[in-house]
Amino acid sequence: MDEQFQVDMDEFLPLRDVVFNTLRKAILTGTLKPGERLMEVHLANKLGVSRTPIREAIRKLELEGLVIMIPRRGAEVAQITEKSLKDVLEVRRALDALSVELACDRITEEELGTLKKACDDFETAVREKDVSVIAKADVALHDIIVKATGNQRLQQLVNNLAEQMYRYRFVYIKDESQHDKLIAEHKEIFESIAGRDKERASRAAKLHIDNQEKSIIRQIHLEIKR
Amino acid sequence: MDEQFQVDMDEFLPLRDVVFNTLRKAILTGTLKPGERLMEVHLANKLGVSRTPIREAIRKLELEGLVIMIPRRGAEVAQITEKSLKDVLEVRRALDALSVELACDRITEEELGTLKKACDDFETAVREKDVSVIAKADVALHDIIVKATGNQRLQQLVNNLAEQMYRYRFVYIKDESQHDKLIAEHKEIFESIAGRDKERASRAAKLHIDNQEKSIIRQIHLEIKR
DNA sequence: TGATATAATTTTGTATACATAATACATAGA
DNA sequence: TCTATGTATTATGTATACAAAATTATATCA
Repeated sequence: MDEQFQVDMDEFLPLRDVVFNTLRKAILTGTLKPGERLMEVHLANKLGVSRTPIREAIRKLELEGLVIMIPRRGAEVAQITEKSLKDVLEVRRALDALSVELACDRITEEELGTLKKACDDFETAVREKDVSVIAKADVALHDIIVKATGNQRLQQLVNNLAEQMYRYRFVYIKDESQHDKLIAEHKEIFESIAGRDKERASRAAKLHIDNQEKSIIRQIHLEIKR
Repeated sequence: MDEQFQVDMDEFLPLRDVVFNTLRKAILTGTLKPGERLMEVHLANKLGVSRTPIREAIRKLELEGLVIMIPRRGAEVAQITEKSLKDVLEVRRALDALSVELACDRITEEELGTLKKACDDFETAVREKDVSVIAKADVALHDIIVKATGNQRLQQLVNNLAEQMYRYRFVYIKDESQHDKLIAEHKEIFESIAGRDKERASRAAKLHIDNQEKSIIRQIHLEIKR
């Protein structure tokens, strides 16, 4: 293959996928707020496309649970309740534990190196206190672990669950009092995987989620009071 | 509300959902075979609707992973490889374990009664050797457990993963030599939940999946040889 | 004034139309 | 015979059209 003629496939991304990604991001980041209606013509005008791609994107959002359909009324952004968040975290806790356990068995030495580097990068990012860099480093680190499981389905599910909480990803990252704890947790996870100690890795991963859950739930309670 | 005007909501089910359910079932049962193309006009004619609902249904199937999209070529039924099945089962094993553990904590006495009955029904079904009745009893039993977790997201994910293997659900049910084992496994799961023994329940649930996996993998190898 | 019926508007659900990319086929040339 | 080019066909991607339901506004009557 001639490198010269390699073209970015994303240029051919159908409109429905562009719309899907756009709406998805808007919902996950909170630009589109829970309860807000997704009206087709309105969105179509706003995004400069026809209703067709909008509708197809909504179908995917529907299946993903990010919007709920009301018959003959259309789609609206799904509410995030404390319960639904806890449900997500409960599942994620189990799947993150599974991920690190599988990673203990299957991670290659090379991947371990990458993981170590990601761990260090995270620490550096935290020390420099740039929230968005920290967030990225955090995602990268966890990505390496699920990829190391070699289980694509698991990868897809974990990523999806993580994204469900995208709105709250800054909550525990912003809290500087927790920074040392975060670094320590990541180190513990890395070391247990490096030592191929499933039991310890599982414990560490669960603890990591538990602590995130605490931050997020605390934040939600604050939001409710406000 | 006047009972007289209660109408089965399914009568108002949009065509896209009818099509979605139809295609979904066709894929999961194997009527639509892996690799088969889903051509819009063809399906539209066959189902007596326009392309629009077909396309919207395909979008959902796409997100569910039952079909894969090839740019400017359309959808085709996703291939099921041994690897992808193992991946699904690996995740399901963890989530089934989570389910029974949560059920240990949260199941009500009433639900326990229902679960006991489902267990007995399953045994009766097995003794009568009607495969489709057995399959239904099996689904019912597992449904009760995930419902008892009170975690809707978990419920949705487990159901989805279970359906991914719908094509193979008869494999381990048909094998009469395994019938006693199946009954025993269900009993073990029930008793450990009734005794609220998480550790034991988790072990039983995992074993249950492991045995199913063995049957299915064996079957796949037979299919390959044929 | 207030309640109710009716008309107008908006919005979804579905069908169709049109443009373009992909594919298949056929034909011409080496 | 094989390749290449051009054309016809098919299928997707997107836009638009139309019908029915839901909502809102308006008007009528007690």
